Amino acid sequence: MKSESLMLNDPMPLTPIASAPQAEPEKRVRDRGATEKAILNAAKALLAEEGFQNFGINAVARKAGCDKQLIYRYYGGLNGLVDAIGADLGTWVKDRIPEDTGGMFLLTYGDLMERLSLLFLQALRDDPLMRRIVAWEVSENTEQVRRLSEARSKALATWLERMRGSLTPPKGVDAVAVNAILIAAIQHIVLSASAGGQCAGLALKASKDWEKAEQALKRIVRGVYG
Amino acid sequence: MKSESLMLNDPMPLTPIASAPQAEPEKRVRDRGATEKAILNAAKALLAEEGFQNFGINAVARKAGCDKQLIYRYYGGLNGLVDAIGADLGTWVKDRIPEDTGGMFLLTYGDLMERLSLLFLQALRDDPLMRRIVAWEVSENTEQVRRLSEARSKALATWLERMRGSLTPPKGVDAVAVNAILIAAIQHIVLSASAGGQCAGLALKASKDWEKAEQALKRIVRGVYG
DNA sequence: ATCAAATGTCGCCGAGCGGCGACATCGATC
DNA sequence: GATCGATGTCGCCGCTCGGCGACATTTGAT
Repeated sequence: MKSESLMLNDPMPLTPIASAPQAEPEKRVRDRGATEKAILNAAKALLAEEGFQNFGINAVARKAGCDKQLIYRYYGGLNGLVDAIGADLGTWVKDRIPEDTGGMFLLTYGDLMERLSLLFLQALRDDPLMRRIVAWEVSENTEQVRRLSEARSKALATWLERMRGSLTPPKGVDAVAVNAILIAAIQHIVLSASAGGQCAGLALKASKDWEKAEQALKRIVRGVYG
Repeated sequence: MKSESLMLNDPMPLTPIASAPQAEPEKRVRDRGATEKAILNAAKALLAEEGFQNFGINAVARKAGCDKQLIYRYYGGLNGLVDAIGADLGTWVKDRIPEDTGGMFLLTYGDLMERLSLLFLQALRDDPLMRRIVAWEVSENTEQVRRLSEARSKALATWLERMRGSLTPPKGVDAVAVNAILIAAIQHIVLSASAGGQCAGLALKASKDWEKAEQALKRIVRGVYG
């Protein structure tokens, strides 16, 4: 939730943060930085909650409690705002990297991929914004979604890279292709579950359903990577 | 009266080119049956070409070259029309079942699933309408999409059932869960390719890209089913 | 105190949407 | 020919959307 690295300005050095831990929600005095954050947060929350269908200038402004004109002024419209969301996705990597990763004794590439698969599954299940973005990616091909997609793809690649460490896939296996399919499977399973509570006849609601899915996923990973 | 308009256009709509809707020169005189068909075909074509985003009464009426009032009269609105599309999906099964299936010598469940996976992959790649519906399913959870989803799910299940024949999965493997994951992977791969030409860093444009993907998919299926 | 810039607000525009009532036209039947 | 139901057409309604011009208020430097 920390993203001072906006492309626009570094506003006024003194930030009258009011310092109250729980500031009164109503009166937001003229503070561009705060307004920008409010807009960005509103956009992310709106996208996460409602999906891309009803994602627009009016809705974001409503949710942020400000005039839509400010979105044009501060972000240059929806496109800029989407870019800001994309930039924010970089933090996803940091939040999802357990620091003790190195401590684990992942002996084989199979161990690694089994672990990563389950981690990614869980991460997606826990992250509605990311889910909505993935759904958006497979539903449209506009400039907006293309930028978001690129940011997400980069974040994912970085994450994989860092988690991989020095392990290398077994010879004779096209790891890029296989992993792409595994990632696709995980993404679609989670999306299907989120949308309809099932996927191809497999119920995905109760936690025992998910245990089944995880078991199957492990089997698949182990089958291909040993 | 079947499938002459099932697969129009290429599988990769880059930009919703506003090509002239080009009404067919055929002059429809007052013929309710023909009008109903025209509406249904327009709806399917529109959904296949433009996706669910711009799918609405006005757009369908425009494409069908008739007044939207007729959609209300004949189908009871968009919901009824969507139901009609769903009912039409039943034909999907018939079109996708090679009659010589029984003649094939599929020795093992692994043989079967490898074959089915590739067949399903190809079928989805060739069927823009089905792709759009899958994308819709993971993006919304409205009554409309729920009905469509059910029809598609049933069609898919029927297809799998018929193709399976008498083969049974190996013991100790949760075939339902594993197959759900395989189907999820295929669907997501195809959707990603259609939308962005790649998936998780794996390019999916040229046919050699797809050969890679198919190879990896086969490996995965063989890994889990032997 | 003054004033210009930064910040926030209001309301309009043209367009498209779903929905529907009212009307026009045709064709079969009497 | 007159009638009446089936079929097709027209235009309106209320709403939301994205976009933006014009205005109001506050702040900070002079």
